[in-house]
Amino acid sequence: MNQQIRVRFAPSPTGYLHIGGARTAIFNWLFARHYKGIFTLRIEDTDRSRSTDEFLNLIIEGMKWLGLDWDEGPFRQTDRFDVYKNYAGRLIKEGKAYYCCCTPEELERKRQIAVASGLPMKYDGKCRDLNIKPAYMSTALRFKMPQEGQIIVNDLIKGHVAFENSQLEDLVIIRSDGTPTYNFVVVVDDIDMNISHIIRGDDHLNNTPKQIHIYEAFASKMPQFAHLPMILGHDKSRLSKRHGATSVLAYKEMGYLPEAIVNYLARLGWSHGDQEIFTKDEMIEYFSIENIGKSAAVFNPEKLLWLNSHYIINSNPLRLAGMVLPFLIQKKIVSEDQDIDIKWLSKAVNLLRERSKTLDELANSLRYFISDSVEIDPKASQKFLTTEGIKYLSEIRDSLSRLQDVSAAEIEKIFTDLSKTHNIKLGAIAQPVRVALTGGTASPGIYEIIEIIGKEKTIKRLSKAIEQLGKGFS
RNA sequence: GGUCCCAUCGUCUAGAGGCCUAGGACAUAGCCCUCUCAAGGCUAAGACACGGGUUCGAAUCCCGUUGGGACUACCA
Repeated sequence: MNQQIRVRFAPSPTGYLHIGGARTAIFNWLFARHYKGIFTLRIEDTDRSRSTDEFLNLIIEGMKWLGLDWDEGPFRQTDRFDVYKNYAGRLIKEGKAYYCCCTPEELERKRQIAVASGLPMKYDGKCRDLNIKPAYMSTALRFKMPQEGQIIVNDLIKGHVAFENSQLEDLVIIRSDGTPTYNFVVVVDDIDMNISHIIRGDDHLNNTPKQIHIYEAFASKMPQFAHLPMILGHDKSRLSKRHGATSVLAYKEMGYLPEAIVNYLARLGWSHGDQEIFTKDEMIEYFSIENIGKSAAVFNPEKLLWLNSHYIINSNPLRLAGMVLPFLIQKKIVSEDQDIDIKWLSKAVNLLRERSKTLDELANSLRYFISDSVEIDPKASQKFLTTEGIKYLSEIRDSLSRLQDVSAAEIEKIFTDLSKTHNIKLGAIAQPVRVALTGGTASPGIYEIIEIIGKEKTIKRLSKAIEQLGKGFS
């Protein structure tokens, strides 16, 4: 047996968990679960000015909602500064890092000049051999990057990628305020946490040669790298807020199911033949880095919506009823203290399942099942609550009031009998009833609706519709 | 500007030199089913960026062009 698989997801709490981050997390999680390895969560919060606990909590909430459980962590880099100091000390002792006293203004000026003359914008190494001693202020610690030869990144997705060492600059590993920087802490943590595979966005591919040199400076075993292609917006630029919702939790609020998000994101860049729908277990079983594509993918909200409706259709109505409840409360269809029969609710949910693409939609459709009265759409009323329609309405009402067993089957009998006696299509009766009961022209089967709404409420609504015409409202 | 990555229907993708008159899915259109709306079923339209090689044979390999993207911080 080879060494244990250990991967990590390392978000920085400078924002909520977004779609791209979630996909990286999913791939890491899938990889760990597939190989029965360890998935660790690490919080990269070395940028203290931009990191907040609020974002951290939101990220954790998002992970939990998606069902991405981790085995170790969350570790916070701000808790590990002594570790980084230690590692940095080793580098200094071995002459692999040096202090730099260049000012930001000076560096910026040099960058300008480099751009103007078409040279790479890299640090010129001014302080490299000056042997500067650390001062209280304004000395940063830089890593001595090799300046000759090539470095090959052997990436599990991108293949062999070569970089010229001369393109790499002596990056700052400890800021002048004493805090360590990303490219350094990443390596230290991955060494310290014994990470075997680094699966991350390919926006980090250019950082990888620098990081490899740091690994080498510590004579550490090299992890395997796998750089995932980016997720793009519809205009093919990197997915961002201007393309719409990018926060995972925003999708929760819009009424998406976590399994739809996970399925969609997993399929974005990864595939298993022609299969589109995967259970979690299937994904874990089939997942393989080999089947991850190399090219960036455009995020397609429509396909996500389709997957969501698929999962809603195939969800247990009782579970859906529980999930839709917060939406009903938020819409004030149900009051917070209202005692609602979840079993009864699930019957209505059952009818609405295949007509709702989101829980939000589902909640809206539930309104006419739950509310006492229904608001009738004027257009629908005009079309179906005609003199003729009203006539059928009252006949249905009469038959219904005589009915003992208010079941869909019995109700159907009433409707079909009536259509036969008048020699008219079922729709001529069903549509007016539908309008009277639901307020609109589109709904689940009318017999089932009546069964769920119940005899009393149905008759009340039919009567109200009949009265409205009598008052000249049409 | 420099470095690096990428390139099959509108979108996600299958495709590891002959199985490809390029398959599936979303979206779109039509039909069927039908009490409406959905769901479901069937059908249609729709792609190998371009140019050179290599090969008996290329979507698949190589080179170039073009186009997109990422990185280029004392951010991560």
